[in-house]
Parts: sequence; structure tokens; C-alpha cells
Amino acid sequence: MTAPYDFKTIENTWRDFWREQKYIEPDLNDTQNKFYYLNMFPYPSGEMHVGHGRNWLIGDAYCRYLIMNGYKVLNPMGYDAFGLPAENAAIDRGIHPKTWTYNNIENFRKQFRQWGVVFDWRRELATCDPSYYKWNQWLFIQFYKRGLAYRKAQFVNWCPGCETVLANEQVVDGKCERCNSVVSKKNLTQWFFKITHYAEELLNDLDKLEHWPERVKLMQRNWIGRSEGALLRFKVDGHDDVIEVFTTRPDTLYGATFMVLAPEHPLVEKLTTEERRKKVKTYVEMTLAESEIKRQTLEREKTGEFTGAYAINPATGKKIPIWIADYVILGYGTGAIMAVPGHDQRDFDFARKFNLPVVPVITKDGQPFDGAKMKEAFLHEGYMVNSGQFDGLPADATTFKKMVKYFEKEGYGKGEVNYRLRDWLISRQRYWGTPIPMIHCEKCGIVPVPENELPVLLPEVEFLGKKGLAEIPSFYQTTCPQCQGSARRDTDTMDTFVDSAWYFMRYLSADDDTKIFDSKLVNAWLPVDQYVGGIEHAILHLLYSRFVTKALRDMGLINFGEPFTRLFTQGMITHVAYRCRQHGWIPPKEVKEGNRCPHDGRELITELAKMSKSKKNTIAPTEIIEEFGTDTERLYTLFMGPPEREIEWSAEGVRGGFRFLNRVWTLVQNYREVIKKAPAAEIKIAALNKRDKQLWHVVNEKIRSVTEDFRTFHFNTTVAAVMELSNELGDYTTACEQKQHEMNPALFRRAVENLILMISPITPFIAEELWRVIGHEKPILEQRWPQPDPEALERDEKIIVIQVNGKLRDQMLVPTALSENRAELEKMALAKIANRLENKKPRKVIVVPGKLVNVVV
RNA sequence: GCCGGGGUGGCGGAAUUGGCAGACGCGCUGGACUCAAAAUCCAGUGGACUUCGGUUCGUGAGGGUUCGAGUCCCUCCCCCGGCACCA
Repeated sequence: MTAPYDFKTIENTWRDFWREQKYIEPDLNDTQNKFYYLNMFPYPSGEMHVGHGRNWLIGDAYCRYLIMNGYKVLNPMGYDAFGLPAENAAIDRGIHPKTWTYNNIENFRKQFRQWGVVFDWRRELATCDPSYYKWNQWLFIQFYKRGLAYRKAQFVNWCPGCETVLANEQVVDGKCERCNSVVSKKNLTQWFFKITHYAEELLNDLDKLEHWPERVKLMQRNWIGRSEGALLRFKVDGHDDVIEVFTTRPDTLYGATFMVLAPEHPLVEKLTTEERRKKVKTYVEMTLAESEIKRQTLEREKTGEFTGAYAINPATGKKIPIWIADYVILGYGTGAIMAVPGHDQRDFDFARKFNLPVVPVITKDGQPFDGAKMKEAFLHEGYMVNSGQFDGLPADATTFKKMVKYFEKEGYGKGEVNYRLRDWLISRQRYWGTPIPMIHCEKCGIVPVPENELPVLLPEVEFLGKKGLAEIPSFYQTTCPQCQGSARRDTDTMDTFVDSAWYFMRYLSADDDTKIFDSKLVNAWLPVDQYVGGIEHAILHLLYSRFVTKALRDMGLINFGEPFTRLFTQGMITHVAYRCRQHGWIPPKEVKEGNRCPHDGRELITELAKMSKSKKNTIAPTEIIEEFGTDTERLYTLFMGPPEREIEWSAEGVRGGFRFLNRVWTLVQNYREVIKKAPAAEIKIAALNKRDKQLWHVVNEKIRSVTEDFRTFHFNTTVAAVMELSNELGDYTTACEQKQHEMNPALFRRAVENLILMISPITPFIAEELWRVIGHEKPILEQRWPQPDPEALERDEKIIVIQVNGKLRDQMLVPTALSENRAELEKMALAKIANRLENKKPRKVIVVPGKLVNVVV
């Protein structure tokens, strides 16, 4: 009897081996064949489940593959450790966020060890460590000095649940991304990073990122939201004020019959006439109180108020009324619009509701049309009307340009490009984050903390619930670095997305206390060659990282402008979740026969969901590892489907992976002595007999396809190909056992070796063990990745398919030399199917050399 | 509304980019082993028809191009994702 597949013993033997051998601890000064692989660093939450595993197992398999291909791989590990969940968890448990965070980090380390995932632990970092956030603060000061960090008062998103402001990016459907509270608006003075300074470059450089998923680039393009148009100036009748508007349709200026300001627009108060004041004030107050969700609801009846003031349409010279309405948003463009009801549906709806004039300036045939008769805004092609000297011109790009040029000459305004992207609001009113290193002095104003006094440490107070730095006098009471008078520290902390926007550079100098990073090393190793993480970071994290990279480049610290050369976004793993109307979420294990609640037997509601603690549908890696071993979890996680796709965890699928590993184990064990004794000879395909050739062909074809699939992240088909090779080996040994064939030990040995090497990045434990079982002493990671023998990829004979009228009818085995000969193939095919054709005459014969013959009758 | 990505057996998914649809795995069916079960192994497994040689239908629906379409083109339906009173 052969030894059973005792995965526990095997895995315990090798668990620390690779780490001890320092396979992923490259000498940073040696950059020949360097490869910087990076998984998005994790937020250290409670426990990792098999869904989290996908990210790390992909990374580990890929890095092992790279090492075997001769790359010097840098694969560091760190923790995105600041942020609200730590505070909330700490509040729930009554412990300090720091304690909670470092406990979790310890758990993560254990999980990585269990998975056999190898990192360069020398470079481990945590963003909540002063040695890290010191440089966050330093970076902030550099940004401040260059005008990239600034303070301004603005209506900002306020989350009443988290009691802090949020970036636009953190508001999803009008709710807080974290706690789901409805977000409201508050006018506050906050810190911003001037990401809009790079709007154009952030947009244009997307085109250079050819190894990024198209959809991520699209999402970023959408988010940056470039639109071309014009900035036009409207004089206010009887005032000195001018209202600026951005419009993408300056060609419709002659049809602007009124203006609309956002209710929060700074001019509203000034322009509103005495008799309209009360109504306008009520309307503004109502708008501010309303949630963003309600305000953004579609198909909503237009509302608004007349300010009593009028502006002058510069093109027509006519007086047009100025209204306010909540469909105009302060944050986009100038917060004011020229309303052209003839050619904008929203303006049209507004005009009809409040009886404002509609003047079409484009009609289908160029004939003037009565605006009062229009049923909806005219959005099609046509000719200019009611537009002075432009009447009769086609409403196209040429006319558009001509009109903008004319408006510029007349001083109405200028052509302009506008972006949807807003500056990045980075202030947070929470404790667990990087303190903003600024001091507010009554005499000197805002003064940065001197760089030699960094870091501004987070006070190690007893953590008492929702306490921000503003409530800790010992923290904020300080002296001004300039005048030495008493002053107050800034009590905001930074958005944690600042921390994660440059961590991939800090890894290169994680221990350096003298500078943010070593520019030489960063320039040598970055941009990151391969970045892997969840699609949920498609906008925020990736956009901010790109912005900070460009800013650092302009500061002269680095010489590249894009941080990540290749990006891969892996999909989430889902699992069925069960909910009882009475008892809430039920763990799948407790569910009774027929999807019944274990408490009262009522039928449960099932739902396929991302694994989460709250839905109680997580699967702990340990569960799988105890029953089937780490290799089985690793194998199944990569085999279950294309890694970019969302996919459901299947207990049966796991068993299938386990069965496969057992078969491999048994196969190798059964033939261990044969293999050990076999000569380690080069295999020459020409010298093999037919059955042996077949096996060697398959081995080489699999080497080719597995290599290609690894390179392109198709791990599911990688596993499938290795399974096919294993099946082929099974057939081969069966044939030998049944005496149909005599085993070629040297060939068999090479076949098994290749099988082990190719599966090793995915299931390293069993591979390392079997590698020793067949007599090798050197570790697998010191082996070269198999290369296919080009001669063995060519078969002696090819299967040529015979079709009749495009339908498969027969096939023939043709010597490869003949398979390219059209005339010969045609002759052979016609002979082969002669009886089938009977008396029908072939009308035409199509020959695809090496592939098929199609006979048309 | 705009912009993307999809739709292939009972299930997860393959398909060398226009050339044998359904690889690999799960599940299921039958058999072997067993007192029995589990595990394991062997065989089968898209539908319909079949004289067991095959025939025929089949990749969301309909049309088209082609000797040949899951793959290309047109029209439509459905699902998923992003953005959205963005001027």
C-alpha cells in the first residue's frame, strides 16, 4: 500500500520553509529582472474568510511562477490600519482602536502563514504606526507648500452617523459608504487636496495604461467627467455683478430666456429683491434641509423661486429673469446656468411649470417655430434660427466654433473645458487617523509644524468613544512655531485614502526614519509591475494614488507619473446567505433540511451575497484546511472560475479539488521507485514510439498552455490543463499495467516532474513533498519553469475534419507533411466520403490546410 | 437617460479569435468494492428521433454576411456594473 495523502503532516513540514529560505526577499540594489508584484494592502478587520483568500492566493501563485521564471520578485505586505471601523469596533468592545488593530494584524499574519503565502516581511508596515504617518504628515506639508493642500469653506457632505465629513467619492446613493446614514450638507471650513490641478493629465494618461482593465479606465473617465463648452458672462441688470455660467451648448445662447442659480449660490442673497426675499429664503432653507437622495431623485417635479432680479443675455441684449432651483448644483460648473428651454429638457420642464418663454434657436428645416407650441426640447440636428447673424447655418461643430469665437471677440466669455472631478476633501473629524500637522495661530495664521518636529503623535488617551481630537486639550494646546505665542493645533485627521495613496513607495524604505523613501530605489523598482485588488477600488484608491504619484513627480521625488503598470481586478466570492424573518441571518451550517430555520422551522429567505460577518455566510479558511488541507483551498480558489469574475463558493467543488490532489499523490507514490531509478535524460520526440509520443505531445502542449495561462491570469484553465495532464498520465499507467504498453521510465519521469512543477505555484505543499518523494533534493522554487520543446509540439499526423455543406460528416488522419497540401487533402477527403455523396456532384470544395475540407454539393 | 460588460448543458465554466460547441470540474445515472454506508475506482451523461450505422435540433430572440457563425453585421429582449436634474 502506498502512503495516504496525509496533507496535515505534509503541510506542517513545509509551512515555514519558503519564508525561511527568503525566496521573496530580493536585494533591492539588484534590479535586473526585477518584478514588483503588489496586492492591495488589506484593512485589518476581524478575521479573513475564504473570500479574502482569493486575492492572496492569486498573488502567491503568480509570484512563485515568476520566481521559477527567473524574476527577482518584490512582494511586500502592509496594513491600511487607520479608519472608522477600528474606532467603531473599539467603541463596541471598549478597547483602544490600536489594540484592536494590532490584534487583527496578528491574526492576519497567522492566516498568511497557514495559507503558505510568502511576502517580504522585512518591509511590513502599518499606516497607523507613527513611523508611517510621520511621512503622511510630511507629505501634507509639501502639498501645502506647493498649494496642493488648501483650506476653504464649502458645503460638504456630512455624515451624522460617523459625525464627520465625507469626500464625494464616499457618498454612495446619497448615503454614507460606511454606515449608510443619509448624508446632509454642512458649510464647513475643511482641508482639500487640489486633485483638479491634475484633472486633464489624470484623464489623458489613462490612454497610456494599456494593461489596465478597460472598465476601470472607463469608470475613471466617467468620474473625471470632461466636457467641452464655454464660460459665459451675464451682466445683472442694475448691479455690478456678473453671473458666470458654464455651458456645453454656447451655440444656443440666443435661446437663453432665463437663468437659474443653485440655491446655495453666493449671489442669491445679494440679488434677491425685497419683495421676493421671504419666499427665496424659505426655498433655500428647504433645499439645505433636504437630503441629497431626495434632491437627486429623477422624474421629480421641478421646483424653484424667482429672485426678482434680471440678467442681460449678451447675445440678444434682452432682460431675462434670474431664478433659483435645486436642479442646479453648486458644485458643478459655476453653480449657475443659462437656461435654454428650447434645447434642454430640464430647462423646458422648468419653463413650462413657471410660464417662462421658450425660444427655439435650432429647427429641423431652419424655419422659425413658435416656442409656445413645443411639446419638448428640440435635441436633434437642424439649422440655426433666431440667432442673429448665425441664422441659417447648420447647427454643427463648425458653427459651434464660429459662435464661440464670436462670443470671445465680443467679450461674452470664452471657450472652456470643465471637469466633473472636484477637489479631494481630506479632513475628517475622527480620532483614528493621521493628525493634520498644522497649527492655527491668531497672529500668524496657519503655520505648518516644523518638519523636525514630526510626527505629530496621536495622543495615547484612554479611548472614550466618539471623541475627536477637538475634545482633547492636551493635544491641541500648543505654541506657534513662528511667534511662540499660544496656538491651537489642527484637530482634523486625514482621510485614510491619503495613507493608501503612496504606501507602495514606502515599502522600498520601510525602516528609513530620515526620509519618506529612497528616490533611487523607488525609481528603480516602480512603477509597480502588477497590481491586484478588488474592483471596489476602481475609482477612489486608484485615482488618488495616480494623483499623488503625479504630485510627487512634480516635486522631483520620483521620475514616473503612473504608479501601476498592470492592474488586475479580481472578483468577489459569494456564498448563499439565509435569513429568517424572526431570527435574522442564520449560518448555513445551522440551516435545517429544506431551508428551514433551526429555531422555528419556518422557511428561510435565501440570497447569494458577498461573504460577510453580518450575513453570517462566511467560511473560515481553517474549516477547509482542517478537512482537506491548504492545497485544496488554494487549488479550488483558483480553479472555481475566471479570477476577475464574481463567483459562488461551492462545497462540492472543494471536494473535487481534493480528489484531484489525491489522484496526483497516489500516482506519484505508486511509481516513486520507478521514477527515482529512471535516468534523467533529455527526451527526443523522434526517438519515441507512438504511445510515448502521444504522452510527450500532451506534456509539451500543457507546458505551453499552462505557461500562457499563468502569464495572462487564467488560473482556472491552468488548473484544468494540469488536470488533463494528470488524466493523460493516468491513461498511460493504465495502459502499462494492462501490458498494452511498456513504460518508458525516463519519459514518465519527465512527465511527472513537469506535472509537479506546473502545479507547484498553486499547490506548493504537495508539490514540494512529491518533488522530494521522487528523489530531488533542491527546492522547487530553485527549479526553472518548464519550457516546451518546439519539436514535441508538432504532431506527425493531424486530424482533418471533413464537412459537407459546412456540417461535420467525417474526419481523417493525415500525415502532417500532407496536411498543408490542398490538392492532396481534397482528393483524400472526396475519396473518404465518396459513398456518402452518392450521385451528388461536389459544386465547390474549400480546403483549410491543417484543419478541414468542406465539400459543397 | 448616457457609458460599459454579459447571456453557452442540471451547475461553475472551456472553445487555439470565423473551422469538430460543451474542455476541466461539480452534480446526476449505472456498475465494481462493501453485510451496509462513506470513501475510492470504472462506464455513461445537451435535447429529440434511431433499424444503434446514424439522423436532426441546439450557444437569450429574430434576421443577415459566409462554403462554414457561440465568435462578424443589423433589430430586439433580459441580467450585471459605473455615472446621472453634470448644464
